[in-house]
Amino acid sequence: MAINSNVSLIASLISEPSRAAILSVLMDGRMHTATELAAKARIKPQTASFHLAKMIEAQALTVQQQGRHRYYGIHNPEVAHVMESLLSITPLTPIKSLNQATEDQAIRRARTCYDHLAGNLGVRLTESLRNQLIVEEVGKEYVVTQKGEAFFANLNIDLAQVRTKRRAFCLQCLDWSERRYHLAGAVGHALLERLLELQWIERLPKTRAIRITPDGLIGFKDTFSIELTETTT
Amino acid sequence: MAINSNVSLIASLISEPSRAAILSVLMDGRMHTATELAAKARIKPQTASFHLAKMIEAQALTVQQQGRHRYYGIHNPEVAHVMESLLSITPLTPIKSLNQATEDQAIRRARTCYDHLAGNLGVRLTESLRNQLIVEEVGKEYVVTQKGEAFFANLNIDLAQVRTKRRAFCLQCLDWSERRYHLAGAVGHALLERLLELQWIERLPKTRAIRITPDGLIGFKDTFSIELTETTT
DNA sequence: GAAACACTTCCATGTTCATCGAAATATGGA
DNA sequence: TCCATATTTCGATGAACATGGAAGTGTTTC
Repeated sequence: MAINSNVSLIASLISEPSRAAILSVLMDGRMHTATELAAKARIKPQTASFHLAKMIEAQALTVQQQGRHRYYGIHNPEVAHVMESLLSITPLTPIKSLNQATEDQAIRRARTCYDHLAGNLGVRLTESLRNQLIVEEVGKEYVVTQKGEAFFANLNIDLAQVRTKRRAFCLQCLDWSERRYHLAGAVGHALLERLLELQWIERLPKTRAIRITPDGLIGFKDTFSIELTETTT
Repeated sequence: MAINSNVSLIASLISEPSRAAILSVLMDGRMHTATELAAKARIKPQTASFHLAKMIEAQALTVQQQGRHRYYGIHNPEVAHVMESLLSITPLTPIKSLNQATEDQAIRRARTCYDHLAGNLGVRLTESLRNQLIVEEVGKEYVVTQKGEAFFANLNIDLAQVRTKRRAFCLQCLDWSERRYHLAGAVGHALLERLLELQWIERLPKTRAIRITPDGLIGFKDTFSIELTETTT
């Protein structure tokens, strides 16, 4: 069956640890240069170039050239979705170094899962939304309640506009680090963007971990009834 | 990052054409013997044994022994979901033989997508449900309308019971052969089971293609307003 | 225009892995 | 008990692929 050989071709893109590392970095939803990706994947630039070309050819990534720099990004949400699917069934392994433990901890605490919030923060936000009856769980989806419509309006998130997007509206996404669900889909994306606007969270330069700001600590406590502690970094 | 090496490990299970072929066969939702899977994947039994052992160890498959036969099946819906994700972004390739063309055609016409109906039949059923306002499209999900509640009740599908299942309720699944959406999730599963009960469709012995029965032709016309033609097989 | 930087291409090397023939083991039927 | 079938194990083989050193190309800075 011709279909199988193509499925294996796509899967083979991710099966190589170096390419998986590159894709993982790009799951922060941003564009990165070839040199950055080489460093993050701990391979030489020529090896990175080889892998990047392969993923460009397979249309898993896109590239934009600006002067001497080539910026690489994930081609479309479908590719990110495949990565998320794989991450959701991937077993965890023990940590091997202190530095790695620190980064892993930051990643577990709060991170982007391509275009929505994940990690302990993502999971606790989702639980708060459920506990306050802002969303209700139906199977593996969430339905926004009447109270939720008001809640998001107060947060300045226009749900009517969110509903027009051609994507899952309000899903559960299995958080591989917490082994519980966080909120994904169009609502998850809108929430992430709004929290960045409010500057309750901020992106960090070299990682897809997310930092919670002092304003965020207050905002999450007041709005979501979540007590968080700031990291000592 | 330790996570990446595990993502690549999982992806490597599917990256091998033989294992992809085995998984594809098992996407019919049934259990198959090692000898059957070897034949379908066009490899020797010892090669199949090697691959099956690998996928058992990785908990992608399960095995049940009955006498001299070993029956293999997909371990859980999460694994099937990963396969579906990969299939949804896999480009199609040209057909290489007439026999393959015939089977491909049957697969395109109607098949199981692990636990729901896919192919041209799946897509047309979904379109009919939308056109008759039985379901409404919200992003990449479907919401069952008031009229839909009655429709499914008439078809003897208990939606209240379906809603209790711990899975996506009513999703779009991108049909790789039609390049349009068919209905998946718990409702998709319930619909497949009901159509089998009604004997409007039936499973075929050696393929995940689905056959439409003469009763089915009448039922789909009366209930879904779909004109289908029976294949000459 | 030269130097530095970002990135790619070429080539050799080493590693990994899928494959099957042959043989062995386990189970069922006559 | 013997034979057939299903499946697994062992070992050898060949192919595929990731890697980095060296060199080359394109762009930016001085």
